[in-house]
Amino acid sequence: MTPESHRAFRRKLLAWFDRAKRDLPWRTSRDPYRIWVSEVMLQQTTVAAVIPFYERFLVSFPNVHALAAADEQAVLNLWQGLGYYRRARHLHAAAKQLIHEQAGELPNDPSVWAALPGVGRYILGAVLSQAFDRRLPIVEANTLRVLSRLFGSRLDPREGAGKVWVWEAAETVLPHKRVGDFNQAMMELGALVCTPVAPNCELCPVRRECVANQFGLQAEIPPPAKKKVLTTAQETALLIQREGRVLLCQRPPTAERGAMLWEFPATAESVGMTVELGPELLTVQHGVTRFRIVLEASEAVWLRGEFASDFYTAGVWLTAEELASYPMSIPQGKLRAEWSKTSRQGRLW
DNA sequence: AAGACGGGGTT
DNA sequence: AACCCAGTCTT
Repeated sequence: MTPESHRAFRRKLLAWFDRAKRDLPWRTSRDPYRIWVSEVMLQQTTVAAVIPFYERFLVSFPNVHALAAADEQAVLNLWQGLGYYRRARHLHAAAKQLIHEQAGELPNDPSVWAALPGVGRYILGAVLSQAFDRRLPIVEANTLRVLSRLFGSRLDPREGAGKVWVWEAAETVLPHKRVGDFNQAMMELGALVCTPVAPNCELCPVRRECVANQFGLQAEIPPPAKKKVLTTAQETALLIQREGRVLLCQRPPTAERGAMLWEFPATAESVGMTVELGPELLTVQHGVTRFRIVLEASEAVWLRGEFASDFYTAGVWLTAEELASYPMSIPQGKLRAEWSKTSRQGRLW
């Protein structure tokens, strides 16, 4: 593209944005806090899904001080149903960090934002360009598609050299004024016109500048994402009820994953488990899986499973109140005995 | 570079 | 079931 066509592109796109943009709750303010919260919620999450959560969240936590002062559990409760709960933990931790290190200010300073948990290059650019009109690029699901088609790039913008290219391209097209609006306009175009399948090129304000449109390559650019290799993980979960409590299984806890719990509202016997309860040892057999549960304390019991593969599981006893307050929504009556995220294949007990 | 995030919604 | 979504972090 020539410098002239770059200018035409920016002008036409911004004019279209002024005309066609949706009224969204986070477009009513330049408050960096409100923009930040929206960007975190919008990660891998559709606009329609976010809106009610966003409005509720800001009523409870209207500013970074309110968020930092809240219990993590209160934050997670408001996040329940939105998914990717790590985002909420990071957001909360980052708010506390800003109180500590920046006296609660959300500055026009990329290095401060880059140091916050849960803030990557996208959120940094999105917040600073919208709140302060700072000249920083963004790349996300919409813009990588718009840019690839605009320049007719055959690279896969999601990885390797294509990823480098698309960030470069995002920087190249950036105007010097109205940077925040421009970044929003790129995403809005991707969401409303330059869609993944069957884009509305006849309605596109920048079709004259678009290489893909010129050559009719909209359907082939960007190339489809690499198919994920299917791997089947063998997992076995377990629940045992005793004295009004429920034993929930979890995968091996890691620093990142923490303790995610499963509920299983049935007795072991009802699902074909053999249970032997001794004074210090509980043995459970189900299929090829055998748990040996060491009873270490009356309030908490850890278990170790013996598997064909080399991972284990562990569990804790929870009260009904603790269970109810846990922020993860779990389908009642469903538990995956064998489960694979990538293949989404599982067998339900 | 690859995978988790035990997400959620649409087609 | 496949595909998509205003990504980030860990390994």
